Parts: sequence; structure tokens; C-alpha cells
Amino acid sequence: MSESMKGLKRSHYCTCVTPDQIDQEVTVMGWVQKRRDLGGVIFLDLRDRTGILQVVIDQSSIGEESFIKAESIRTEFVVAIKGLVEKRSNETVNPNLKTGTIEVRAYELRLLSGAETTPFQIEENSDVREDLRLKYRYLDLRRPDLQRNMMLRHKVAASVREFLNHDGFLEIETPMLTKSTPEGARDYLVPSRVNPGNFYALPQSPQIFKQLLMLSGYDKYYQITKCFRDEDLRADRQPEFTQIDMELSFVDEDDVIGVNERLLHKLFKDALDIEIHLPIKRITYKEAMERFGSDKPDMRFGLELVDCSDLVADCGFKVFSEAVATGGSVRAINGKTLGDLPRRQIDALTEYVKGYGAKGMAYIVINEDGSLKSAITKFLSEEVVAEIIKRLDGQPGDIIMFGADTNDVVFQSLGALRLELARRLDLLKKDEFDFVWVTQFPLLEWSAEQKRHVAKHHPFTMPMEEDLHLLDTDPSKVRAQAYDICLNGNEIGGGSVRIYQRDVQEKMFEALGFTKEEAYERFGFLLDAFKYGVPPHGGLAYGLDRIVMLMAQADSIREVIAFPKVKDASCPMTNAPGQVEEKQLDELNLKVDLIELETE
RNA sequence: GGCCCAGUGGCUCAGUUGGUUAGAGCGCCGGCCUGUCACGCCGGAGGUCGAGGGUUCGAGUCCCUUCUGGGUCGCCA
Repeated sequence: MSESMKGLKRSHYCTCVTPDQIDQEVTVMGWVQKRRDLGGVIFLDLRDRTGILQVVIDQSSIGEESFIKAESIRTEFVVAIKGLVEKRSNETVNPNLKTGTIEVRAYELRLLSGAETTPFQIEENSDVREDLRLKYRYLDLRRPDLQRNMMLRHKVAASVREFLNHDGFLEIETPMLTKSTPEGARDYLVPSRVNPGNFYALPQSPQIFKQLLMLSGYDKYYQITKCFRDEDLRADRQPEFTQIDMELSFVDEDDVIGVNERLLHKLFKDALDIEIHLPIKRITYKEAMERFGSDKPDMRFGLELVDCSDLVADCGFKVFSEAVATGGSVRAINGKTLGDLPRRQIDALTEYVKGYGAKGMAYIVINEDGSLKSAITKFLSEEVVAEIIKRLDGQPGDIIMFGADTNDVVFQSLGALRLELARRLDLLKKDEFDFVWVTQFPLLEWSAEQKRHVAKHHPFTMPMEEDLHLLDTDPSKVRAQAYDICLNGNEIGGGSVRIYQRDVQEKMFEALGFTKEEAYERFGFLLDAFKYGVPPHGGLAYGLDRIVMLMAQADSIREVIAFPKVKDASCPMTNAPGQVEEKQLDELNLKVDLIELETE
């Protein structure tokens, strides 16, 4: 079945054959997308990563023996064709093909490789179950949409490298086998053979190493590198993912933002031919939460949150007044034009916000005739109702939906509701790219589980200078010189100015509840390094997968990763992770003795 | 770990109130066909209805358990 390609050299990719080659000889190689056997003439759609080219096989050009061979060709066979490029007559032009005005009349055919019938058809926009696609990912990757995604991903990486190289950045690699970082996500561990009982951790990010590179004088560093986090998966989260990581010395926040705006501008121009308008708008974390209920706001549409706490603080509706009295708030969203939602849909939205911690959802429907439909207006004075409607710009046909709880719950539930409403109103246009910087993040957040403050970004993040004095007295009020870059409601990157003073760093560890000894045990090498001259520095890291996902208008980063993992972090194709041989464990001085996990 | 959705020929799906031999499109196999490109025409094969248990005279359909995949909350400095 398999013939040699000896004596043949590919001269063109399929779609690189153009009308310029008419009457010339070309040699093309690829996969058979489709065979149309009309009896006396056979058409092949030949496919490679560039697209499709039609090959004509007729007996008079190719000879009887080869024609019989061609009759045995099936879908996905790998073939080599040598032939003459011909112009198609007008009535046989195929406008759906890039190469639709020409075809190749074969005079030599080699069957390089046969193929069994594939478990699913190799075609664009296929609708095949994802587990099957992933089990046969090598076939899935033949599909034109995935091939486009992979090529787009390459283009993104290439454009980033080009920009940063040109801007004086150095690409420097940092270790994959490194030390476990106790703060942050769960680590992937790798046992050491030479040091029995000891483990490396795979990096969650090159954070400490890139800071040390600054201290070593490498000034502007970048790296496109894998990072690993052993946490549960999501549509936009994989256990191994790729960061575009950078760090700069002698810079402040505006410098880092500036270079990255220029980077994003070039990147979107190169990859999508889209002109990003600079400067990208900036909002503070506080504003993002209050207006959008999210620290990664989707700016493509309105439906903003409106604070009504002051209006209902003393009203007769206890759910509202008590939320305000206990330090929470009452906020609302105007679901524009959704006043005609059937009761069942409203109930579904109520269940939806309950999933985010809300206890319920009050609402006021403004009927087309201006009358109101609501279970709560009877508890409110007419003036208050009128003021609420005015503040939310309520028009006939609208529905105003309320969240009343602690601020955390109100932001989270209304933030989620806002997105859900946008989905229903079809406001999420994937070909629109709306960036925003979110700045002034809190430095710390309280962990109820650990009963201490933990770093919101990481423990090396510089507090805002005007808040430094609060670090001892009221740490949760301290804002950080930290910033995220968000695109269409996705955090695509984040960074900060770092602490470069030992005393501030020690104070930070103190605020995190580490004793001096603990801090030294964990980050001693960094604290030691800080004795020897540290430039002020800061940086940023992008999630490459997420950027490419959004560019490709895909719904999951799995669509832009060649060999992704599924929900339980396994690989349906290789069946990783798997058990290992006894011998391998012996060499590592390890014995598997699984502990019964507590079931509750 | 919680909640929600899906699982029926190779693929995508339909399957009524629980009732005859479980259907369709695509794909696949065979035959015919010299201008097709969603080729056409004729014929054919292909099913443990994810798995196990239960209710029933009777289960693809109802109940329980479980597996697989997806979404999400928790988690993700």
C-alpha cells in the first residue's frame, strides 16, 4: 500500500499553486479530503495545512495502471501528485475554493500511505463530541479550524518575540524543576531520585527567578514559557498553560503599562489586522467592582450596577434595610427591554444568582403602560420607587433587578447576572475587542480558611506609597501597585511593581503572618539576594492561551492548545496520568500507599 | 466536594402517554457513471439505546446507583 516518494519533491503547498503556474508542472503532497469518482474521471480534493487543491485524474493523462490505483484511493490517504496546472473552464470554477480557478491534471500518482476510515469526518465546524475529538486529537488537529488556531497561536508568539526583541528585551529561560512555593496554587511535584524523599515543584510562574534576573542586571527580560498549577480545570484554565512573562528594571507602573500597550497594539495589528485605540482605558479595582461587579469587567456593553443603598436604607422592606444596616448594600441592574420575561425565566435568573451566594432576587417590572409589577413596591414609598427608576433610567419594557447582601455577595451575584443578561440580549460580540486596565488592586485579602491575610497578587507586590502606613494598622485597606489587563471580561494578563526594599518585604511577610524564621525558610535566598543591590522593578505576565482563544473567537482554551487536558486533568489520548513500574518507584525510594480520603 | 447539562449505528441527531421488527442525514462497503466539487443513481452492511439494578404483562422512555464528557461554584498568590 505504501509507495515511496523517491524521485519526487514537493514543489508547492496546495493553495500556493496559483494561476501563475498555469501550464507548469507541480508536485503536491497531502491528504485526500474527498474523492469524487465519476467512472471515467476521478477528482481528488487534496488537502494540506494551507487548504485544498483539486486534482483531476483521467486515464488518458495518467495511464491505465495508475488510474486503477487511483480508484482505490479513499479519504485521508496520503498521496503525492505530479501534474500540470490547468485553468478551469468558466462553468467549472469553484468560487468556494481559494484555488477554485485552477486544477492539477495528474500524470504521476503515488499512494504514500493508506488510511482506515476515521472515527469522525475531518471537516470544518465539526460537531463531534469533545471526548472523541480529544482521544483522536491528531485527527482533530487536521481540521482547518484547529489548524488556523495553531497557526494563529504561532503568529502571536512570533509577533510578541519580534516586538520584545526589537525593544531590547532578552529571552532568558528559568528552571522547570524548582522549589515549592507555599503561597498560591497547589504545586505539581516531581520526586528527586538523587535526594530520596525530596521533591521539586514545577513552576506556577517564573516570578522569583525573573526578579532575581533584575537584581542580576538583565534589565529587560521576557520568556514564553509553560507554567503549572494543580487546580481544577475550567474552560479558560488548564493545569499547564503558557505565559508571556516579562520584567523590567528602573520602571514604574506607567512604564510597564506603556510598553505593554505598544506590544498589544502591534500584536493585534499583526495577528488580526485590528487597530487598538491607545491609550487603553484604566479603571481602579474599586470602580470595576462598583460599576460591573467584577475585577475583570466586560466593557463591551452597559447594564452597569447602580447603588441604591441610600434610597432604601430606611425603607420598610427588611431585606433591603437590613443589608444596608449591617454594612452591605443594595444595588440594581436595569435589564433593558427584558420586562416581558416570563415568570419562569425570572425564576431561572433568581436560581442563577443564588448560585453566586444571593439569597433571592427582588425585581420591578415596568410595564409598557408605565404601571409596575413587583412584589416589593408595596414596602417602598412611591418617592423611593420613583427615585430608583429614575436612577436606573427605567423605561417601559424594562426590568430592574436587585441584589441586597454583603458587598461581596452583591458584586458577585450582580456581576454574574450582568453577564447572563448580556448573553440573553446577545450583547457579547466576539469580533469586538474591548480592553481595560484594572489598577489599584487590594494588596491583601482575608482568608477565612487560614484565618490570616493572604496576598491577592503575590507576596512581592509593592503597596501604593500613600497606603504604606496602613500596612501595620489596617492591612486590608492597603492598595497595591498591581494591574490586570482585561479583554472582553477575561483577565488576559496581570502584573505589579515589586517590592525592592528589604524592610518593606519583611513588613509584607509580617502582614501575611509569617515569622521571620518562616519567611527565611521559604524565601531566604530572595531576602539574601536583596542585600546586594536591587533595582526598582516591575513586570507583567500574559496568559497566551487566553489571548489566542479570544482572537480565535473560541469558547475554550482547549481550542487553541494542541494537546489539552480534560476536566479531571487527564489526557484522553495518552491516558496520562498513569501508574508507573515498580522499578521506577524503587529508584525513587518511593512506595505508593494511598490514604483513604476523608469522605464528608 | 456541591449543583446543572449531555450520552441511541462510525459521526450528528429524532424517537409521541411505557406498547409491533428502534428510524433519518452524513459516513462506510459493492455496482454504474468522463467535468464533479454537499457529484448523481442503484443496492447493502452496521445498534448490549453508556453500564448495573429496580418497577411493570411490557422500558430507549419511569425510579435508584454508577461511568464518561461538558459548564459552573468552591479552588485558581
